[in-house]
Amino acid sequence: MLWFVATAPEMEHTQRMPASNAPSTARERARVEITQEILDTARGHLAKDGAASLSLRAVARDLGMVSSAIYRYVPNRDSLLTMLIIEAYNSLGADVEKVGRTLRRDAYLERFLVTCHAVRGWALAHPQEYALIYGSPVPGYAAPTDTIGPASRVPTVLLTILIDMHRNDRPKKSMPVEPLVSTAIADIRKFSGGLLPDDLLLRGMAAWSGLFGAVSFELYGHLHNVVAEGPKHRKAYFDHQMRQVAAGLGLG
Amino acid sequence: MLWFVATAPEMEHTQRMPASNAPSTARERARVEITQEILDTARGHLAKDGAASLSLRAVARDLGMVSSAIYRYVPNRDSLLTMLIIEAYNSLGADVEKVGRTLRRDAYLERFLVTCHAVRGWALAHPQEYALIYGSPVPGYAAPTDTIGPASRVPTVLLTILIDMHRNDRPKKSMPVEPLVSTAIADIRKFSGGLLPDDLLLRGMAAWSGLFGAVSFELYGHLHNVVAEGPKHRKAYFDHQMRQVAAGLGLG
DNA sequence: TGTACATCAGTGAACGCGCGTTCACTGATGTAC
DNA sequence: TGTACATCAGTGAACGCGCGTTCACTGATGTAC
Repeated sequence: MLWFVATAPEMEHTQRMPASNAPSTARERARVEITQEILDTARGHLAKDGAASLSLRAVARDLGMVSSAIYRYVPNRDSLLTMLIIEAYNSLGADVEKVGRTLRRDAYLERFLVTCHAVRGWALAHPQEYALIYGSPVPGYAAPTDTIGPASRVPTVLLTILIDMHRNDRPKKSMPVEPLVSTAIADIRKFSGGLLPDDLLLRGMAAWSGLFGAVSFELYGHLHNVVAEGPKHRKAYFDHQMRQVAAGLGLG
Repeated sequence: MLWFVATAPEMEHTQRMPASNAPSTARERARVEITQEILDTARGHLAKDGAASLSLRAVARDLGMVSSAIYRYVPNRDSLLTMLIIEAYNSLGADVEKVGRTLRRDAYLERFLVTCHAVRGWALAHPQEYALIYGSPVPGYAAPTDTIGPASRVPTVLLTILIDMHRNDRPKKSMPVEPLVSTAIADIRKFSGGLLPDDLLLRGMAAWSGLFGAVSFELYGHLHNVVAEGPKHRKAYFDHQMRQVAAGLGLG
């Protein structure tokens, strides 16, 4: 999932094509525009009915095209899904990176909380896109490797906070890490540049899955009859939970 | 989600019908058997293709029935899904309750860890059933209230551990709880019998969503290129993470 | 600047598939006298 | 114990729907000379 750690702005251009090969002819301009319209329409359908029932025919219909015309722009249904997945990761990643930039670098707890709330906010605003990337996999669909980069934007932000924190404060408490666990996380240790001790890395990963666990639970209705439904209550609850998670990180 | 806290064995008979109204006539016996065969076949299809593509016709075909015959046993597709959901919650709940019974009541950490591993073990053995109950909701399907009881078996086990623990040990550390958060969790506080202070209750809920977050991440492929793939590594990693979560509960 | 050819967007028909659900029916099983 | 009637499991055809993908085609846009 996480291939490298870069400073957030460096990854920005993942989102849109660089300006170098801008469309010149009318045909090319139209192609870019219509491809975007297809994606926008597909995203709308996704938001209404979920990924499983996203259909090329329906998208074509909405755009006033005959169903086969879609195939001039998209090779097949799976690749449309892939495009939506990449867009979703990038949309979430961009939101998360943006809010982090408004804070002082050493405000670790705030940076963490703001990241959590950005993830939750994006998820509530785009529930089906969230489900597409963090829900149960679409049956019969295999994610290609193109999604890896966009998918690692949020983890990268979380890791960066930890690394910044570790650079300045030594960790207070630490938990022993078994050798088997240590070898299990070799990949992520390497991709985090070896800048974090295993214990802290593992805490970060717990925070990562705790964050998405909390968001998923809320989104998928597991807080029904458990936490009051109102947005204020839900937000306050989430905030408290993330502060707990932060405490587990040694923050706050 | 959680309606009442009961000792685990009391809920056992939720799983199968009591012996009182056993089927007498051959017709009734056949009906029970065939209904079960339908459920078993449907579960098999679910395991292969996921919930979204579960079809009544395919189930009928597998049983050598004509497609319309299914309707003698199941009113429609949604209710078949509901039955599968209830079965899944009960299957998971039974596993989790069983492993907890093998331990001393005051072995809180072990009870918690064994519960976590039972959830993970069940999820790995039944990934599609797990997705059915803890994954993104099936589009167009609305869960009826019959699922509430079975769904609360695992949370009940977790709460029971916390309550047992709290009865004997006073909590060491505690985190302040904002009034808004306190009112947000009124429902769950009531259903836990008011036996736990808010702070501990909230820690329990964090553990609950941390547990399912970790299992979902593993199951849905978010540990790809992050944690080594082998079952040993994955299990050791999970164990470590749950020990961290337990530490957040004041356990261990 | 104008013509000849190549490229490509969009059409419309078709293939082959699967689905949930309804309905009138046959024939076996169960029940009441 | 035997008969008449009611219940109910399973049949087979049908309705109406939607899907992904291919293919030969028309006509507009772009390019090379």
